[in-house]
Amino acid sequence: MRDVAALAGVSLKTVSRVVNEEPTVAVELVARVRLAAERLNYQPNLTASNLRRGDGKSATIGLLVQDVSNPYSAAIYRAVEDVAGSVSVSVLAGSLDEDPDREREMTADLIARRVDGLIIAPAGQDHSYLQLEQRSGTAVVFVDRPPVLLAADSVVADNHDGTAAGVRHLLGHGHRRIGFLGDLSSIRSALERYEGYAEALRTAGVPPDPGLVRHDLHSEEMARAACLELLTGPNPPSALFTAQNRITVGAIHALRTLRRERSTALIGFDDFELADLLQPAVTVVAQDPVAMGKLSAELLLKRIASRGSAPARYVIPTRLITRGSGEIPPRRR
Amino acid sequence: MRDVAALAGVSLKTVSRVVNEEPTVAVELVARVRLAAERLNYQPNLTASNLRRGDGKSATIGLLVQDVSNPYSAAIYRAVEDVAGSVSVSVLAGSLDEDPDREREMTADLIARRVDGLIIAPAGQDHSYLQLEQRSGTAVVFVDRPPVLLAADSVVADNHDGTAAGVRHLLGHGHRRIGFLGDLSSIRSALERYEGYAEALRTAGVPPDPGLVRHDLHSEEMARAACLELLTGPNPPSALFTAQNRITVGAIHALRTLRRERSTALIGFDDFELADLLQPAVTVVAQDPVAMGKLSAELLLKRIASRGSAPARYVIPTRLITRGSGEIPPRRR
DNA sequence: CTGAAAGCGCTTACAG
DNA sequence: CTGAAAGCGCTTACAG
Repeated sequence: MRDVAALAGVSLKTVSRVVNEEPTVAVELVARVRLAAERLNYQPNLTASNLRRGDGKSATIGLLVQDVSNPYSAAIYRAVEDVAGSVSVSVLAGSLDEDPDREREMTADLIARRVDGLIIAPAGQDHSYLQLEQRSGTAVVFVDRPPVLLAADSVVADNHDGTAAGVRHLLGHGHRRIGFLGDLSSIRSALERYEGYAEALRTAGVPPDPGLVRHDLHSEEMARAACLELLTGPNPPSALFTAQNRITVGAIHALRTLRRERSTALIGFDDFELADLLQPAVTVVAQDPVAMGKLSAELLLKRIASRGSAPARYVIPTRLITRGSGEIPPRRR
Repeated sequence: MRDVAALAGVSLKTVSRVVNEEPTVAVELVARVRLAAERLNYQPNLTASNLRRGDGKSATIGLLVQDVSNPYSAAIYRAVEDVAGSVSVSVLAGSLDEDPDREREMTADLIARRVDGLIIAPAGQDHSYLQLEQRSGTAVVFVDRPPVLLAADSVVADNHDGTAAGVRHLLGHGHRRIGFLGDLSSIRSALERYEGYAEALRTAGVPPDPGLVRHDLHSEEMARAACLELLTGPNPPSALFTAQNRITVGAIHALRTLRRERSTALIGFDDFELADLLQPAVTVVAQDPVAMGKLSAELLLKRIASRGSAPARYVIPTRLITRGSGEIPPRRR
């Protein structure tokens, strides 16, 4: 900038004005500055400008998801990017892989880079460490999972009711022995889904059977193995509720191995690509990650613009999409 | 930092030393500074530090892909994140949606944010605008598609040979009428795939039939429609080569509609999730987006550390994964 | 409408 | 081992 000023024969401040398109510069000077900037291939340094600017805003937000390459995280990401991009805010993203330590490290790094706000799909169980950041003016919104030991906006799916609706659907088709395959029970949403399952059974007067429940399945392979074991045991379920994307895929593999995909009902939480092309097509309880990402970003931007209002919790409804696998009736005995 | 220095009763510079963990500070002072920093909830400002630092590095790189929510882009992204993260470099990413204007805008924004380097899966056809940036020290690596009118490192898949291998596989199973469904012919890799197809036919002495070729299919729906039209026309192909992910899925929909999925052979470029669970399972020419992302990031970091060497082009081999759909023989006539 | 001085939060280059 | 001064590239707050 200094060089541009020198070449154009004006002051630093005038160059600054031209770069920021302030209207109070004589057209002749604007032209001279533009030319000089062009000649020197001048590139404004946003980082220096943010440093001096009063509001201290960086026009950057941080996004921490479980894994940017997982379709669910990626859908949230894209929605966040679109909302942020519409007001020229950039997104610095990172993958947590369910690691609370990474959550803390990446948060610290983003804070050091002076992001204006943070959208977090948390891995950890204690977010009190963010309290100080909030106080010093960093906006924080939680997505997918609520904050623990911290007051902050959150956008979550209706895990409980969505699962209950799915299980009721199976009950409605005559199933009484419904298996549940769940994710890590340390994950809040996994727990809520289990509770939705348990409540649907209770409401229908079906006695719970712990033998039909498997928790802590955090990979497709683990889900496949658990499902295989469950189905080949004594008194197997006639229907399955799989509480997450990859668990559903693992269960399908197990069902195919046993050639039971057409005789065992299946409903999965989370929609996934090609669910409609499988045979039978897979009935799912679909979340709306795009809506969740969009709302999170909107909330964050609002809070960055003007903090103040009390944190709110938004629960995004799920949708049961019937495609076939969830409508398989139980076998007569 | 000033406040910390005041509270600890030391100079600014000493605080700086402690924050940067320089070893030449008396333990007693270190303790005092640490305590003061804690009390004031001091957060170092990386952005200010980078401004002053000699090398001017921001420890941030930019990544421009077609769409962060597309599995192919997302796989590249995750690989880049992992490589960058291992040396504490953050990633600022954006989606281009095949829009050359967005490519230029987002590039300008990333430059203004002073990223140390840029990994681009380009949408545009002219990258000469990056020449000045390169000269002023921004490292640039192209991934998925090579640069046009610019010399820069690139990491691309072996589109030509991969496609040729897929088509040869179909020829080897006795097919002579092989349809080709391709992406926008403005995309370099789409063209290379078409050329691979054409060459494989030529080498096998099969006369090309333009009636079997459809270009510019840029959505699943367009691919479905084109495939439907091709298969229901006179003298339809006995096998299809689909040159991209979504085209493959569109073609499968069309085949299902016509109930020809078990009688028409199909090979798709790009592997995709659940390809193995479809019936028939889908034979593909798989790219390795993780390897491509990893290599791009490594090249970029190397170039950031020390520019100099001439730009190189890396061609990542593809792999034919046979699963069933590509091994369907032609019908006897 | 234009500019000289001071300062954002930090580090460099010295001096002691 | 510690610190006072200057400066990174920019904007703020004044003055003219």
